[in-house]
Amino acid sequence: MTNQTSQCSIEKTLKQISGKWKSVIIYMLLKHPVCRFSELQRFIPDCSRRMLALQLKELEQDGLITKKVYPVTPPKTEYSLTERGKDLRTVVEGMQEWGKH
Amino acid sequence: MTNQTSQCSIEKTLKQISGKWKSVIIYMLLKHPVCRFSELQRFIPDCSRRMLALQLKELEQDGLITKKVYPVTPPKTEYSLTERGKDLRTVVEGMQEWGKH
DNA sequence: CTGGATCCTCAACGATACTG
DNA sequence: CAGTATCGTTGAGGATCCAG
Repeated sequence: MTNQTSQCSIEKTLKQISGKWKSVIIYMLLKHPVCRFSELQRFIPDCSRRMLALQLKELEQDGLITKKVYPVTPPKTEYSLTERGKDLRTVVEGMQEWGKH
Repeated sequence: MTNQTSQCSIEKTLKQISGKWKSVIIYMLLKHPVCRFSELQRFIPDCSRRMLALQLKELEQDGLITKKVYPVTPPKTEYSLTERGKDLRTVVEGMQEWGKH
């Protein structure tokens, strides 16, 4: 009766951060706790506007980031990490360090 | 002249571990340092044989794992992490912890 | 400025069968 | 036992245009 069942939660984590830009977005929000959409665009120039919006929406739906919309013209939004999102610091910074080689 | 260029190595890390089962394989090899192909199959039952072989091959090509083949019949192989692979411990275990919620 | 809607492509992945 | 070969599907992501 050993609990040899894979006992692996990695798959769930992967589902939430495996988007092409999600972990980068989280990383940027760790370094810059409050970001406008256009700021994130500048921080991640290789990510298209469409993809940025898409990944931000998914991250928000998964409860990793919060979106604050100011009802002004032109529109202004601010993104920041939830606590749950901040908890990914270890993972995301680990990826950054490892990638530096 | 602030080094505002994204300075982000995460994308490279992502390229190497973003396969559907790669991080799980690494996790299993952290817990079981030497594994045969069939052992990994048992540890990760949701991963098909084809995918397992594929991801193992890519991990090997990227220098994250080592494959040892015994020239016997029937064939016997053993997989283990390289140092580079072991360096992912922080990331992979972080994913596991975070996923546990 | 911050998105959404549409269309399209390609590579990741699954299912199945075969092999030394 | 430890893979490879082949075929088919799907959905993530790119390009472009539209909108409040």
